[in-house]
Amino acid sequence: MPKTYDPQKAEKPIYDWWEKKGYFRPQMHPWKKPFTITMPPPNVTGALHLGHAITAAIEDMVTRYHRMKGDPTLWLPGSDHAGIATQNVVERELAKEGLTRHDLGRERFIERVWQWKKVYHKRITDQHRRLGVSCDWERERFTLDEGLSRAVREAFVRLYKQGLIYRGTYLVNWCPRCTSAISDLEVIHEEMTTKLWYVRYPLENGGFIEVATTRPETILGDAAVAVHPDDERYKSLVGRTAILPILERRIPIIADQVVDPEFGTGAVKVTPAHDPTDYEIGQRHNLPLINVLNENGTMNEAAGPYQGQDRYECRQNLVADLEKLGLLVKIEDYQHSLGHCQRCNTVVEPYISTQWFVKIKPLADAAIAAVRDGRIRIVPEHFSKVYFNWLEHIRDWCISRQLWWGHRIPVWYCADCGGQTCETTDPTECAHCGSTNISQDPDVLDTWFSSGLWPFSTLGWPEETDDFKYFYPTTMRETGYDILFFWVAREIMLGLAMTGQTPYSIVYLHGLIRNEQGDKISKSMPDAERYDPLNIVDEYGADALRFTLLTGSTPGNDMKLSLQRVEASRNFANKIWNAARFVVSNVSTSDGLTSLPTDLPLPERWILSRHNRLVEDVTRLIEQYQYGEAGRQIYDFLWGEFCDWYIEMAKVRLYGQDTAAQNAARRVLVYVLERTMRLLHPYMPFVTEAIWQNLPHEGESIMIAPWPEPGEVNEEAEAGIRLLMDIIRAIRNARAEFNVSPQQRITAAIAAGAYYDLLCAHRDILLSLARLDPQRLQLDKALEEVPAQALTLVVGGVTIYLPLAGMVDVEAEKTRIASEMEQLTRLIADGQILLTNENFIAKAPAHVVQRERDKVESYREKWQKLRERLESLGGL
RNA sequence: GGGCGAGUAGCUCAGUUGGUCAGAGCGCACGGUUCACAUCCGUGAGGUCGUAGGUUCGAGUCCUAUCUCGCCCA
Repeated sequence: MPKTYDPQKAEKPIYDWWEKKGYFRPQMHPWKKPFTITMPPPNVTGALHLGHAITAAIEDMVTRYHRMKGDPTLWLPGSDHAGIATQNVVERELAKEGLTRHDLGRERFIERVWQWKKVYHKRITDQHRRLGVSCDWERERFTLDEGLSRAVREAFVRLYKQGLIYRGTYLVNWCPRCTSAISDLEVIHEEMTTKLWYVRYPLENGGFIEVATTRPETILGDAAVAVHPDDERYKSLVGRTAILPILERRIPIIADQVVDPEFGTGAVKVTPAHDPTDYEIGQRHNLPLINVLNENGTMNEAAGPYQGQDRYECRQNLVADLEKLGLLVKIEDYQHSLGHCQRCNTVVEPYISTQWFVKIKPLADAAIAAVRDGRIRIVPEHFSKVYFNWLEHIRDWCISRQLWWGHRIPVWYCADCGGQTCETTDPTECAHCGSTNISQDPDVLDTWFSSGLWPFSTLGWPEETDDFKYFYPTTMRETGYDILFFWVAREIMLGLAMTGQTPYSIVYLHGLIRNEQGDKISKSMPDAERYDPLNIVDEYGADALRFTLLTGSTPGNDMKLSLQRVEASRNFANKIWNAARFVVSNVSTSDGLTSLPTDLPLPERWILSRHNRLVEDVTRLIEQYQYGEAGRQIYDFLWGEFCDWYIEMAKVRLYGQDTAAQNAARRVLVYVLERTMRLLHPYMPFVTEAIWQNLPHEGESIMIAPWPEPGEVNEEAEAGIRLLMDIIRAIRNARAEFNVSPQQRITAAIAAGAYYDLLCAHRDILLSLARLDPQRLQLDKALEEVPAQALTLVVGGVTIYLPLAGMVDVEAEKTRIASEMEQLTRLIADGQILLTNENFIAKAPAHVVQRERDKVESYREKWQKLRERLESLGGL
C-alpha cells in the first residue's frame, strides 16, 4: 500500500470492476421486500452540477446501505428530454449556422436534437460514474423511450377519458421567445423597478378620465375603464363612455369590486386579453377579448398603426404619440414583480390561447390526503406544510407546449365534423364521424407530464411487467426541495391517478448547494469551474466530495460548500488509508475475521464496545434519515477513537513481549477496521473498497458484504479506558503547559487508590502515551512520601504527582491548587442546590438524579485530595 | 399580502422525541522528523446558543412577542 491514498488512480478501476461484476443489479427475491429508488432524471442536455452530485451522493449512500442490509435494492437511473431547455439549446446551435428549426422542418429538427442528446447523455452518465453511483445501468430509462412514451400516451388518454384533461381557450403564460405557453410554475416572478405611465382617456361628451398603467402598449387592447363601485371620485362617470386614444375605440366605464382605489388614480384600464385580473373583469362584464399581440411578441393587426412593431418598440412609440396628443400626464418609477420565462428569462405575456389543461383539483385532493394520512412521509417534516399550501391553492395545469421536442399530444381533430379523437393507438379515422380527414395536434406535452410518471413508467407501466409488480410502489423519492411542486407533487398526483397507489412512501428533500458566499452556483458565475463536481473529484476524489456533501448538511437546509471542507474529507480518506496501512503491516492473513479470542484485554474490550455502539447508532441514524449525523459519527470514531487511541494502545502491545496480547491486538485491529469500513462504505465507496481488499475479508467486494450487526456494549471497559485516557490527557496537558519537550520521558508518582490494579495492568500504556520514564514511575495504592516540588493532578480518584525538575514553584503550585479547589467548591454548591430541591428529586428521572449525585461525589473526592496535598505543602 | 426556514466559537456548520449539548472542521497560538499518516501528532485560547418574556425541578432544545437575513407562493 502506497504511503498516500491516490483517488485519481484508485477510483476508476474499482468502478469498472463493480459494474462488470454486476453488483448494481438487484436480486429479485419474491419473499423479500425490495428497496427501490428512481433517480431524478437529469436534463439530458446539461452537465452535472453540485445539485446532481448531492443527489447522487445521498441516493447512492442509501442504496448501498440497503444493498448491504440484504434488501433487494434497485436504484434506477435515467434522464429527461427536458422539452423547452433542450429545444432552446439546439435552436441556439442552429442559429450559429444561420438556421431556424423551421428551415429544417419538424422531422429533421428532431433528428438533430437526438444527435445532440446522444452526446450529452454519454457525458452525463460518465460523470455519474465518476461519482461512484451504484445504480442499475441496465435498467436506465429516458423519458422519450418507446416504453415511457407509451406510458405518457396511456396516462393522457386515461385522464382525457375521465374528463380530467380538457382543451380550452384561456389566458395563459406565454413566452414570446420560446413562442410557447408555459405553466404557472415556469414563470419566475422578479421584483423590478419599472415605470408607471399616467394617461388621460377623453370622455365622450367632454372631459377626461385618467388611468395608470405599467404596460402602455396594452392600451391598444383595452375594452373598458374600471373603477371601484364605492369610489366617490368616479361614481358619476360609471356608465359613461371613454374614447381610447389613438385607436379611438369607444369603451365603457364600469364599476368592479376588484379595482384598488389606491392604485394610480383609482381608475384602471381593462385589457381582458392581456391581464389575468382584467380577464376576470371582462368575464363579469361581457367585455370583448382584444388580442393585440402576435406569438412572437410583436403587435398584430389589432394594434393599428403599430402593427409589426415589437411590444417594447410599440410601447415607446405609443408613449411618444400620447405625449404629442397631450394625453400623457406623468411617468413615475414603480416597483412590482414581473413574470419571466424560467428557461430564457424573457418577460412573459399573459396571452389568450387555446391549450390543453389538466383539471387538477381532484388529483390534488388525493395527493393532499396521501401525505395527510401518512401514506407518504416528507422528510424534513416541515415541507409538508409547503406541499399542502401549494396543492390547496393550485390552478389547472397547462400541459401543452408549442414545441417539437417532446411527446406529441395524442389527439386528432376531424376536419369534417370537428370532433376530437384520443386513443392509445394512432387512429386512422375520426371516432365520431368516421372521416379519414383527421390530423394530429401539432403540440407536445410539458416535460413534467412525463417526469410525473417516472416512478412507474420506468418500471414498465402500463404493462404489468415483472419489474413493475415487484418494485412498485417504490420506496423513496430523494430530490432537492426546489422541485417539490414541479415534480414530487405531480408524481404523487399522477401516481395515485394512474396506479391507485402512492409512488413511494418517503420523500426526502435535500437543500441547495451554494458557494462560500452563499450564492446559488450557476454556470454564469465567474468561478463556476471551481464548483464543477468533476473538477472537485479530480482534485480531491469522489469520496471526499461525497463525504463532504453528506456530512455537511442537514435535510432540507442549504449548504455552502467550502473547498476547505472537501480537503478535510480528503485528509480523512488518507487518514484511514494510513490506519489500514498500519493494520495491514502488522497482521498476517491468518488473522481472520470469524472468531475473536475470548478474555480480551481491556483496550480491546473497550474499542469493541465503542465500535458496537457505533454500529447501533449509525444504523439507527440512517433509519431515521439522519445521514449527516451518521457519517460524522463514523468519522469521529475512526479518527478520534480508533486512530488516536486504540492504534496507539495497540502499538504498545504489538511491540511488546506478550504474544497473547499481540494476538488479541492484531485480531481486534482487523476486526474493528474491517467492520467500520463497511459502515463507511456507503459514504466513501472507493477508499473503503480499496482498503477492504487489502484487509483479511470474506467475500468479493465490500459493496456486497453484509451490514454489521451491533454487538455488546461493555460499560466497565469503557469506564476503565476513559480513566486511562483522562490521566494521559492530564499529564500531556501539564507537560505542554510547562513546555516539557515531547520526547523527554518524565518522572511520575501515582497514588492509584482503588484503581491500582487497573493502572498496573496498563502501566505500559501510561508510560508510552504519557511519555513517562519507566525507571522513575512510582505506582502505588497510596504514596508514603511525595516530592514537594511537584505538580499535582487529580483525575477521578487517582492522584498524580509530576516532579517537573526545577520547574515547579511551590508557592505557585499552592495557589493553583487553591483556585482549583475554589472552583470545585462552587460546583459542589451548585450540585447541592439541585440535590436538595425536592422537585428535582421527585420529578427528574432516577438516572439523572443519580448522575448528579455521582458528579458531586467525585467533586468532593477531588477536593479532598487537593486539600490533603495543600496541607502537605504547608497550606497557603 | 400569505407561507416557510435560518440566526450557536474569527469562518462554515452539527446539536430530532427538553436533563454530560455547549460541540466539529477550518483558521489562530504554542510545541513536535515518536518506526500508519506533516493530506500528520500533542496542547491551548474563544460562545451568557439574535433579543425580551413565558412554561418547567431543568430550555440552543417547547410557547409568545420582536429584530435581522434568506427562500417559496400570490
